[in-house]
Amino acid sequence: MQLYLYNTLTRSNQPFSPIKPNVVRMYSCGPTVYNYAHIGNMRAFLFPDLLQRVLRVVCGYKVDWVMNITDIEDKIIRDSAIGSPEWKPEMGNQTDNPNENATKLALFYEREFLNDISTIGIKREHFHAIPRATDFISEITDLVRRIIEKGFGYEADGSIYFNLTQWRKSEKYGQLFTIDTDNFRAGVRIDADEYERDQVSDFVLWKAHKEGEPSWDFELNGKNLRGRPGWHIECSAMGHATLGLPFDIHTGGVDLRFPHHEDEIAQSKAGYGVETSAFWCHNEFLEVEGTKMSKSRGNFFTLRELLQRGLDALDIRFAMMSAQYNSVYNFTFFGLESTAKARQRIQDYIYDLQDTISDSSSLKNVNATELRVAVFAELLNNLHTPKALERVFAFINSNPVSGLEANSRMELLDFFVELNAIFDVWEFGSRPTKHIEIPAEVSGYAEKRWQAKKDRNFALADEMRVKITELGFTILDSKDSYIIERL
RNA sequence: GGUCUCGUCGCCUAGUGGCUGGGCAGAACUCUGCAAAAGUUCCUACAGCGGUUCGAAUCCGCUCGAGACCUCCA
Repeated sequence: MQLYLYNTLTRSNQPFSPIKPNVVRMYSCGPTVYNYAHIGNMRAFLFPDLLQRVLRVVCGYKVDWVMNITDIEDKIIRDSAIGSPEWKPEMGNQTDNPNENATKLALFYEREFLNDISTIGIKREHFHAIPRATDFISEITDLVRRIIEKGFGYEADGSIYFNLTQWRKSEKYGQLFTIDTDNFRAGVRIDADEYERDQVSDFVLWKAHKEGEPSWDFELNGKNLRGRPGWHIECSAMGHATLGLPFDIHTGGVDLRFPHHEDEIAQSKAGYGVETSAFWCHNEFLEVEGTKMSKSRGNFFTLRELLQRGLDALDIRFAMMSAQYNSVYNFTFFGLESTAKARQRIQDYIYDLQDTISDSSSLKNVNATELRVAVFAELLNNLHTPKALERVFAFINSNPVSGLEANSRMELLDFFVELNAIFDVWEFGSRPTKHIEIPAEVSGYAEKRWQAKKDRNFALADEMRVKITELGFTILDSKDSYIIERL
């Protein structure tokens, strides 16, 4: 089945097919591990997760998915420096080796990050590789050397810069983003980097070593330019090393279009002589309660904070699918509640498909294939999850389980299993029974009520219900038994 | 300052110029002592103001509002 994807490179929906037959090579810009991941990050990784699942489940491709870990970067250096208030005892002891300190801090947050994404259903086994930048220093320096050899890199003050002016003489710069160089906001960029460089728009490939900061050797023309990689270069090197260029799909947040991805394209082409990726796909940001998520507004949430508030990780996963990946998603607590209920409704439908013994005399035959085709068609249309879910709900609404013939129920169940290979938020098997601690007082009232009910003493039964409610529990009756639930 | 995007029922999310989605919330009913669950039914919105058109949520203009990128950022 043909997948259409919005390609930022061409600014259009394009039919997707992999360069190598049947294998999709996909690279996702991963996190900089200097802090706990927030829900915006979650969306940025749920998007490629959804994409790789659709590629595998619906299109039938094998997917080699790579997501890098940026473990060397300004904020990591800052927070791992001696005396930093951000250092946690769990990271271990700081030493006088800045490389080691940076690694310890990065490794700590990397573990937390991998835990977090696994909590929201992004599975380790779906990755081809999760490379760390610092494990690819030799590939990075090799690329920098190549760029210099080709005449697109120059040294200034021990740092290496990319010569954009030279590059633009023969190549396009600004494929993902319309860059209005004449109107770069004046004044701001000058302060952004303290190093000397020829042009304001030139970007750094290799940063010269500063005292107390992590650094690696870099032999160039008999000199050792000790330093560390620039931000953009690592993705170029790791994409090349783990997938080979050009690969099929490159993902990232919209903010990365420029300069990060634009620079990545330029570096890879300059150094390796080939394009980076056939498709560039970008997820939109999310807002919280209608405004930008930021710490100062107090609407900045990490995944662990939301879980501490008692939210279910799978509800968060499902909620993110209620908006298309490339539109702004408004994260609200009320919205999360409503999507949680929506998820539960499909879950109940699935349980009913398994459990219900249809007793209606006029049982209906439904075409599960038709539903499958309709739902998958929406997913193939640039991962249109809201539309796909709409199809599911419309079907559920017009086909209550109790009216379905047994064979149809089986077919539907098969479809939901398949659908769940993509959404991964539902359970199969029999309805779980929740075991909760019931205070003796409550179960006592409950027994008393049940007896009263059998005696048709409804006044007493109601009295007991009130007492139970006051203690924070409720009674759900069925034909010949009852269950107690927490309110 | 420059370049863009968006503003849809109480809330969230789709929307191809005409036939007016889906979820949540809400309402009524059926069914059960009560309660819940389940089922049936209802709930016509497109920021504002102009314009184009036989007809606009959808096209154009302006205003207001939210946001993005240009600067670390998913």
